[in-house]
Amino acid sequence: MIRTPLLAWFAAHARDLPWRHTRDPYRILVSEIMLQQTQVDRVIPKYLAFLTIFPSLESLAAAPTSEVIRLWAGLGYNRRAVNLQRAARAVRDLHDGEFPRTVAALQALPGIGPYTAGAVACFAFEQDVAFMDTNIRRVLRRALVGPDDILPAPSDRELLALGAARIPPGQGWAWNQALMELGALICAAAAPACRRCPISAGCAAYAAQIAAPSEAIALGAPDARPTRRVAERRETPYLGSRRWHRGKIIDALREHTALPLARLGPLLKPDYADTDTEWLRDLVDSLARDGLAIREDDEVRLPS
DNA sequence: AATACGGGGCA
DNA sequence: TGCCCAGTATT
Repeated sequence: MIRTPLLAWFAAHARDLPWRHTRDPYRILVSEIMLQQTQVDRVIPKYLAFLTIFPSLESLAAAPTSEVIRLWAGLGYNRRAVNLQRAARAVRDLHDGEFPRTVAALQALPGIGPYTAGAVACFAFEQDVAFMDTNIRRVLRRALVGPDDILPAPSDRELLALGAARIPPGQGWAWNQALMELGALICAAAAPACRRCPISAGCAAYAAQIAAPSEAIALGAPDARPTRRVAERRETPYLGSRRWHRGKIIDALREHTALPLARLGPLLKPDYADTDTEWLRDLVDSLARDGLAIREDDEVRLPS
C-alpha cells in the first residue's frame, strides 16, 4: 500500500465526519446530495436527523414528499429533497431496490450529476474513479497547473485526466477524501495555508509563488500575470429576489397543510394586493414544475 | 456557455 | 456588501 504524503496527512489530520464511517450507498448518497453547494458544518446535524427519520432507502421512497421537504428545512436548494426521493424511488422501482454501481447508471438518477455519481461510486463502492468538486478542482489546478490566475484556464476534462492518473491503485476512497479535505482545510480558496501543506514540495502554484513573490505586478511585467475574473459579474441580490420568495413560499407550506393563494400572499409581502395574484401564481407554478408544490385552483400544498 | 436554484457564515 | 460553499438541470 502506497503511502503518499497526501495520504499520510489525511490519516493524521482528517476530520471525523459521519459519512466517513459508512459504505452504505444510501447514506453516502444522502450526504452527497446534502453537501452540494452546502458547507460540511451545516450538513452534519441535518444529515443525522434525516437518517433518524429515514434510515433506509425503502423508508425514504415510501414517505410522503411533504415530509422530505419539511426535513430539508435550513439546507436550501429544495429541489434536492425532491430529487433525492425520486432517486430513491428509481432505485426501488427500476433497479429492484439494488443501488447501481456504475458511474453511468448512477448519473442517470435524478439530481445525480458527474460529481455525485463519481462520489457514490468511490465512497460507497470504493472504486478508483476520478471526479471533481470545488475542492478537488482547486487543489488539482494549483498543484498540477499553477496559480489561480494563469491562462488559459484548464478545462475540467484536462484536470480530470491529470487527476485520474494520480490515484494510487486501490486507494481511491482515501485519495479522493484526502483531496477534498486538503481543499477544505489547507488549500482554501482564499489564504491557502501552504506552510502546513503536505504536497507543497510538488505544487506548481507554490513553486510559482516562491519564484516570483508577488512583485511581478509591481514591476509591471507585461502579460506576466494576466488576471482572470477581471470583469466579475455581480452576484444578484438575494433578499427580495425570486429565489427568496420561493423559499418563503416553501417555508409557509411547511407550516400549513394547505394554503389558499389569498392567504399565502400576505405571508410573503405585507402589502399584498389582488394585482399581485398573477405574480404569486407564477411563483407557485414554478415550484409545482419542480415538484415542490401542488396547486389546485387557488389552493397550494406540498406534494404528498 | 449562461442561468436559476437557498441560505448562512464571514471579512 | 461581496464571496464562498462536497453541483445539477435547463435553456
